[in-house]
Amino acid sequence: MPPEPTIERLSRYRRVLAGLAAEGQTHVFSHELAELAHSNGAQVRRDIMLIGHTGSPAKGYAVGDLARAIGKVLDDPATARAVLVGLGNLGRALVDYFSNRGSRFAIAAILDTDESKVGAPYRGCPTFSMERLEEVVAEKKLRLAILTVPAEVAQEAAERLVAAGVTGIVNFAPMTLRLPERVFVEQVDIAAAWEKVGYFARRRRSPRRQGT
Amino acid sequence: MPPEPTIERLSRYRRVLAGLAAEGQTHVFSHELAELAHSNGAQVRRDIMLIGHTGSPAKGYAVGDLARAIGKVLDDPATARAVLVGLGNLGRALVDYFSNRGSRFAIAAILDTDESKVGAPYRGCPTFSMERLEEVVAEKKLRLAILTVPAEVAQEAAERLVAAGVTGIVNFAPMTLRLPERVFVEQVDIAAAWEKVGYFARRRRSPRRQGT
DNA sequence: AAGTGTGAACCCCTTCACAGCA
DNA sequence: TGCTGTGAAGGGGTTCACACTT
Repeated sequence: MPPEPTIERLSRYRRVLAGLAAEGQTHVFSHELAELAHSNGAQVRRDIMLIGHTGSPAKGYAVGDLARAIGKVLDDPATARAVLVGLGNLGRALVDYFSNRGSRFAIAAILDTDESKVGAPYRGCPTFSMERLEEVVAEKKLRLAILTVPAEVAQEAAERLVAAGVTGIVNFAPMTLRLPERVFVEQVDIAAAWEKVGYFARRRRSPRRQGT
Repeated sequence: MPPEPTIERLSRYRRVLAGLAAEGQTHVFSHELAELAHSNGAQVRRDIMLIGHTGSPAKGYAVGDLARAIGKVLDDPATARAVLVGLGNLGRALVDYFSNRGSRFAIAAILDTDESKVGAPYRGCPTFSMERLEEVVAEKKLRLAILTVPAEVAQEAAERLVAAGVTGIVNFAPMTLRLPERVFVEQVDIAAAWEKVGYFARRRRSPRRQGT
């Protein structure tokens, strides 16, 4: 299984490839892709090797083929849909973000404690009371959750999600979740991102990978 | 200079420490802090050692002292203020996020191309036309920017920010920025986060650091 | 007895460098 | 000639393990 950094880069590569395809470009060399995705040639070749895809010395990598090969690794029907928990400002922004792009991503359900927010769909996504969390997650067979609730209630919400069958969480709450090892949590910590950028912007530190 | 992962963890530690302080706890042992911040004892001790702080075998680390020591490393007046570029849904959510908490973070200016959005302050933050980017950044001496514009215009906006004096960017646009090496860019890639969680949630992979 | 501080070992990701190939 | 595929080397962050301290 490819390491975590490789998975992140593959995601970036695919986005770049989509752009190239839109411009009608059919092939790329590793150093070109590297340039566009802020990586380097050796890394690109190694990543592509890890997913069992190959190119040719003459033409490089076929844009469409490579994108499909990445899709085979990253995409899966089970994780294309997620439940969004917490329809505050950030929650709404995320629903919009993923609705706007006829994309691979779908918010299959939205949960919120505020009864006045639920009932009518938001941006086409069905909304439900937080009380129905277990029921909704189970019936829709959801495995991924996006947490945009206040920090105080994040842990409880996460536990209920996991109990209901969720195995992956993207957590926007500024709170470290304590969950079983088998659950994969990606913490999107906006305040930490700010502090980190502030720190490294002060002292110019070179080795940078513009990562997530 | 501490490595990047350490800076991220210090940010998490401080948040945990704030919680402990609020509960009136005065000391923590490394393994306790590790538990709460999803790390491990050796890592915590190493991180704390790297910033030149020490504890005692008898009582562990003094909560307040450690928080202040972390603050000395992370905090700096120059990076406590940032300009937010792009007042869409996500931009608004971030302004709210940072305004709500009488926090260390301040949005000193908001820029947008939509003239109807600018002029009147939003959540107390002054708003300006995108045309005045250079002027605003220079006059307010801003060094950090938060980019929440569409991908198509992210590169241009970033270049103008850098030319105006910005040295650190938190980029929410799904787009790899190509900027001079001295500029520190933190990519917050929401789609990539989803794909990554989807991937690792499928196969239960163990070694996880719940990082950013 | 239990925890800190830290040299040293370890591990994993990255980068090098070059054989093989078009 | 120039690029891919990849073994091998390298580098940097993490973890071990233990002397030292209370």
